[in-house]
Amino acid sequence: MFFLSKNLNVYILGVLKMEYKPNIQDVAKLANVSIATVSRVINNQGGVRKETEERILKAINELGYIRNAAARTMKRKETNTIGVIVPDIKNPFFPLVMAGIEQKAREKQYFTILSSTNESPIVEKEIVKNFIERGVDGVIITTANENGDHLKLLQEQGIPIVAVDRSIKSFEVDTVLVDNVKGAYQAVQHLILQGHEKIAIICGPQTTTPGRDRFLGYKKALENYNIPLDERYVIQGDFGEQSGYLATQKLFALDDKPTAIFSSNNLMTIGCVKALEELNWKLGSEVSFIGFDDVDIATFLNPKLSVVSRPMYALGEIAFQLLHERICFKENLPKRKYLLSPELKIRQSCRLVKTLF
Amino acid sequence: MFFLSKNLNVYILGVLKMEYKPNIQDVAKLANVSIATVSRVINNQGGVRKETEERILKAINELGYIRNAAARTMKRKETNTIGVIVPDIKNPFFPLVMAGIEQKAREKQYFTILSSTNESPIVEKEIVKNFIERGVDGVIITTANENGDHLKLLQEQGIPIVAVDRSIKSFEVDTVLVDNVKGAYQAVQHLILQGHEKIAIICGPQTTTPGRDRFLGYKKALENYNIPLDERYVIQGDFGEQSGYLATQKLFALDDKPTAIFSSNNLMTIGCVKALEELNWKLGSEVSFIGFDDVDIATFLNPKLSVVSRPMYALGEIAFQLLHERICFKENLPKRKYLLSPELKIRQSCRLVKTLF
DNA sequence: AAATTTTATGTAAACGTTTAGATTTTTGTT
DNA sequence: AACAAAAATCTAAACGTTTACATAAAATTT
Repeated sequence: MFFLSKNLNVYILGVLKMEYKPNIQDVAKLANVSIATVSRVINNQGGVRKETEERILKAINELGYIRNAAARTMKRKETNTIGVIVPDIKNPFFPLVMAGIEQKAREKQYFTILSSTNESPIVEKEIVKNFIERGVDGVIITTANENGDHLKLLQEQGIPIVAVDRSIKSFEVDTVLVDNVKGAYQAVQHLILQGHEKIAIICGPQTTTPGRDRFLGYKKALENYNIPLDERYVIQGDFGEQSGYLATQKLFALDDKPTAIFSSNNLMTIGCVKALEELNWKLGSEVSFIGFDDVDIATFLNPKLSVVSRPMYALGEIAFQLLHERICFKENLPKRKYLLSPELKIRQSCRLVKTLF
Repeated sequence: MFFLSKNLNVYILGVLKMEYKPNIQDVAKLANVSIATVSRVINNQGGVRKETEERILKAINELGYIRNAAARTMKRKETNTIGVIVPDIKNPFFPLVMAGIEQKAREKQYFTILSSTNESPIVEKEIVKNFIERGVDGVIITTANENGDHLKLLQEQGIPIVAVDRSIKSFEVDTVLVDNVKGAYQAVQHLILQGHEKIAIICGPQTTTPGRDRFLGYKKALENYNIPLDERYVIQGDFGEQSGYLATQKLFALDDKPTAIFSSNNLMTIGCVKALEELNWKLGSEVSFIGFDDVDIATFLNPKLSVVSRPMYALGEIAFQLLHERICFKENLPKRKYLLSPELKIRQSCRLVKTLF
């Protein structure tokens, strides 16, 4: 006769080489202590005699015990996990932000769940709900819908939020943005100072902060230098490569072509440059160019692209910093808005306009 | 006198606007049923009268109840989450693979945790342990250490693994790779057929499958066409941009310069091209080039870069597919090895070698 | 209308931790 | 050696689900 008692599980399975997940009980039994003491050792809470600790550690090793996060979370009500929501993981901007977040998170022993919404507010809502179910301690988000009503759920649950790159309208959150207005202003100003007056902009969606603000910076620069805004030179894009491509074609088709183009983001810049090449619209000489976001291709083109460059890594680092403080201090902290300055990188794609002199 | 009984929590907090997380109990009480029935509704298990269900749904809405994944996991022993481990999120290869994984995962209602190891096996081990603690249902990994001993933990716990892009030595796992040997072979063959004989390779780390296999393909092609391998033309790199840059400088310093270069990955290609430009070593005319991985800059250079292109998205999709099957059927499935064919994209960076005729 | 089957709901025991508070052991003091 | 104080350890009760199994209610058959 052969009884398989629970206590024997470990040994029997050990022999049979099947998988069995040992728990804190098994460890306690093997080390001849109570589970409370094991728990203390696992969590480094001290107050355990050295030799007892060693015995426990040995048992843990012997059994290959790994603690169960779900059970722990249940008691502790914290997961040491943060959720990150981005609209498009394929946009090279986000992996860099992510790298900054992860780096800082790891330092503080936090883990990171990443999900991408494909710019869909519906997907975003699902993700948010799932993050709540899982009990993330906080969320860093570049939202697909700045209105932000769908994020109120998080707020109701008391889960801290940090908005990155796009702000959130319907309630106050810690935010870390790039000064889009300033960046765009500087870029367009640069073109103006080179003598350009027919300056086109390929806009991002006007439903997003970056899209709007970059357009704003463009308008401000024109205004400041008394150049009237010409509607024909304002083309709407959607931050995707294709839209940059099409926008450029439209501009080229104009009778009175612009002498300079400002593109509002990285992917549209790529589309734009592709179009320029195909149209044989000579970059630098026939048309000057400056883009928001430093892109890989920028320094490989001839002439090299002048760009407004954003501090992606820093953006991520700061975002985590803010989130972590918020997790620790909850509401006893005013809401903070960071505005990082972008950097104008002047290369060779903006030439002096040929004048009549 | 004022007693704050647990049952009152919801109502009182409702008035005071503090956060309180309602649980299944609260829902049950409000809907006047037992928690078992609520559970049944939450999980769509059927066997609940319609009007009861409606009452429960209403209660759920009213309270803003969201179920607790930790508690659920504890009973169910599954998380519907998979972990993805990549060596370097900043390498544009991985976000694309990730996009493929995520897409398929979402379809099957799985969520994805992403972590990046920075090519550190130590970090990787930590991540693995953390994933186990959290009870991921499976892991997709491009490991920083192909030896794979540190992954045995996963195996011991019965957690399915799929290796992507780099295989794992110490035990059998489902694997989805790109045919690196073939890709490299085709690339080098292309150079040879253009008349090149002095063909250099910028190698990846020989500790990784892709590094080794691409070197192998290179050697095989030379051998097949009876071109002796010249050690001076074999430069070791580490898959990073800087190493591509340095390698190119070394090649240029040679008395007997190669007439063609094969670069083993995307980032080294970028470094290489940068160096070529600085050294004024004319791409196409003075030195032909072909690289593993299609890079953004490829089509913007003049001449455009010929490359071996990998199906990143498909890689991710298949990886999830394999993992999902494994999660469902565990060991009742043979281990599978996928080998996707890369595609040779011939553009303009490989010119016919000038002959004496 | 009673008996039987089917359907709906409820009860209670896990799951694997953490953590007050109780208890035991050790150490130090007299 | 007896006692008090300090340190180490233990007991037991959560945490919020899921799920066998028990029970009650409704539908069906006789």
